[in-house]
Amino acid sequence: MSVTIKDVARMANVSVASVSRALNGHGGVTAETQKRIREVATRLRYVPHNAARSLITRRTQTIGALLPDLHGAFFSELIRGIDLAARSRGLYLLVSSSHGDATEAAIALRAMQGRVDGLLVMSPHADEAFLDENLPVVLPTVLINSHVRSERHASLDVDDFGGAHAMTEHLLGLGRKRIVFIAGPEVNHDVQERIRGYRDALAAAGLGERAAILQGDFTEESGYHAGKQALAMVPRPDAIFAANDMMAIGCLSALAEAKVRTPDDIAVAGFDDIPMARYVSPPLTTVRIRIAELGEAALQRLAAMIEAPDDAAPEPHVVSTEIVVRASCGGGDTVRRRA
Amino acid sequence: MSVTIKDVARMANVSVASVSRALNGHGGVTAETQKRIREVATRLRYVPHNAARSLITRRTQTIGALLPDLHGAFFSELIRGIDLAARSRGLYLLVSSSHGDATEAAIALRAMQGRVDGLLVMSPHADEAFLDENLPVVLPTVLINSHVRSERHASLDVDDFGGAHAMTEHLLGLGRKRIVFIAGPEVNHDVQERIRGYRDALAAAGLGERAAILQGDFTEESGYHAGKQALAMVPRPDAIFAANDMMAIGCLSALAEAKVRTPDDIAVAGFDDIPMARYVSPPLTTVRIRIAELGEAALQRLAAMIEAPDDAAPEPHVVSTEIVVRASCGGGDTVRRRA
DNA sequence: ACCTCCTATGAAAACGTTTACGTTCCGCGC
DNA sequence: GCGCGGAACGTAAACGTTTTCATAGGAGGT
Repeated sequence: MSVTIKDVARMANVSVASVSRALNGHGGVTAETQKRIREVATRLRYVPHNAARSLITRRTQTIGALLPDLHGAFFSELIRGIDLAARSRGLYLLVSSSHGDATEAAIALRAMQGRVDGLLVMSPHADEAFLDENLPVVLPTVLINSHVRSERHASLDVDDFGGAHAMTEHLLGLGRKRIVFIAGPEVNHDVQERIRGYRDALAAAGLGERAAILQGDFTEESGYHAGKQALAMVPRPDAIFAANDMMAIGCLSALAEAKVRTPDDIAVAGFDDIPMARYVSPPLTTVRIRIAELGEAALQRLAAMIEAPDDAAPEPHVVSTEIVVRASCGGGDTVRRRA
Repeated sequence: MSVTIKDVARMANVSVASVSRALNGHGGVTAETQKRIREVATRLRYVPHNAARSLITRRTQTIGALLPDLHGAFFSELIRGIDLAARSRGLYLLVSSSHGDATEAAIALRAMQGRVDGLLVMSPHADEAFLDENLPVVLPTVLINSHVRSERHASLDVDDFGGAHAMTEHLLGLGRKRIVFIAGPEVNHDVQERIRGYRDALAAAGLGERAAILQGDFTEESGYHAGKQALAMVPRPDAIFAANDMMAIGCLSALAEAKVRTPDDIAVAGFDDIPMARYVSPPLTTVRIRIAELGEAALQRLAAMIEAPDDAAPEPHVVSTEIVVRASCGGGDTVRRRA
């Protein structure tokens, strides 16, 4: 059995109340006894029991992160950003991921109850109804990339539309006229926004009727297949814009296999700027999302909500993207920042 | 204020004890009242308060992971493996990372107290003295890659020696005679083991005096510089074996820049098999660590310790590695499994 | 009809804290 | 000398559970 506050109190000849006060620096205790208590505490290696503490304090110094998955560079970066910001505030991170369906996600949500001071939620199941059903009213929550607009929760979204729009414009600016888009899973809201950005930019250039969308599912393989399909199109496109980097990379393989030159014959662009994007050949032009920043911003917002729960929720924050120009579309290595 | 077990008890006209029994399925409660209690509970959206529960139960259903950092593919995969195994056991994951020094790590360790049922520790500061000082005696703990042999903790290590040994043998088998090794940070125990494997294999081939080690620090940049140094050596090496993939990749750039052909002039091999390794050109021959498996195994071991705390600690588990042959050393794409 | 035993239930203790409220003691002003 | 206020400290309640123990009541055997 581990040593409790009572043991410390006994050894220091004081009451538990004084121990608590001394150790938490709440005052009302002589400098001398405080010193004595401190010494006894360290000698006994006393560590307060957090469950007991948070039972009465109603604070856990922990925030929960509900994620759909931990696969790939995206989540790795996201967690890193969250963890960084959490750590600087002395908060701990309870992660829960890979819930296939809404029921599992609901269970995970319940399990967080009483264990966290706030919640970061990024889940495909996290629509408004789900949250209403499963979230205690009082728990501060920040929605990441859910594209749910709710009075009750703060939210943080990536500027998918702006990023795709800018990339399409970039390709048009390079003189590409026949730009094919490789989409991701249909249910994915990010994908919808990226498609919208792509369409919108084409329309703005008076090329709205040229929009052509191939289906993909975010895997390298689907990108490869979409690449093959693009090659079979007549007239053949002069640029391919994939909804994420992995598909763009698959696409590059398809082109290389067909001896089509990139970017001379067909330019290729991706979305995400995963670490690998720099290293494929040719290096991939892509839309960078500052993922770690996204995580940091989300945690910062959450921390603010926890500090001052009654503040009006500020308007949804949108995380900007930027275009990273590499060889796969022609042009040198540069980064253009978007507001 | 959220709804407690008392509210449920009142609404169902039973005592809190019965509610507890009914909801936890402990029996001793009529099927009929159990049903009534269940209904009231869901109607009120009752969720047990975990802090209170674990205060009395002394179980938190949570395991803590103490990691040095969250950067890069390695930790991403490790967490994924841990999370996967944890989830299948209904355990949650409290992560704590990026502690620069031992003091920070100690603070993190204390903060876990009373919040976790067991600990997964992978930290450069986690030597025996540190653990003795900061770890409560009773907390089940699994050390990952710490290369600390202790009676008190289980440990799990990657077979760095075997991997490096096998890769060196592989290169020798391809007829390479002058193999240079690029090392990582000196303090890193994995690096020491990899060096040992390299030296040992050379010695076994009667080429012990040919061992040549260049300094690196695991970054791509350091690999690039080491590559330059290798090119300047006379006689020029015919193979470079880097202690991790990122350095190998940096090395590839240096060779490409110098118009040296890979693998014809100089073969290059890495360690880790990060996802990127497949995509660089030429694709990198490397030693694969099944990182996710490492995480899973660690969690499994920990779970076993939590279930049966008094079992004798089984002997340290070593996670095997395998050689992944890609173009950077010549030869086709194959994977050779090592025991 | 009575004793026994078992089952459903409730009362209350316990877990380890924090904190509101008392109590004691001392110094000080009248 | 006496009351008063404040500082230091102790007592005990409270947080929301689980679990032990007691109790009541009913079934079943004699």
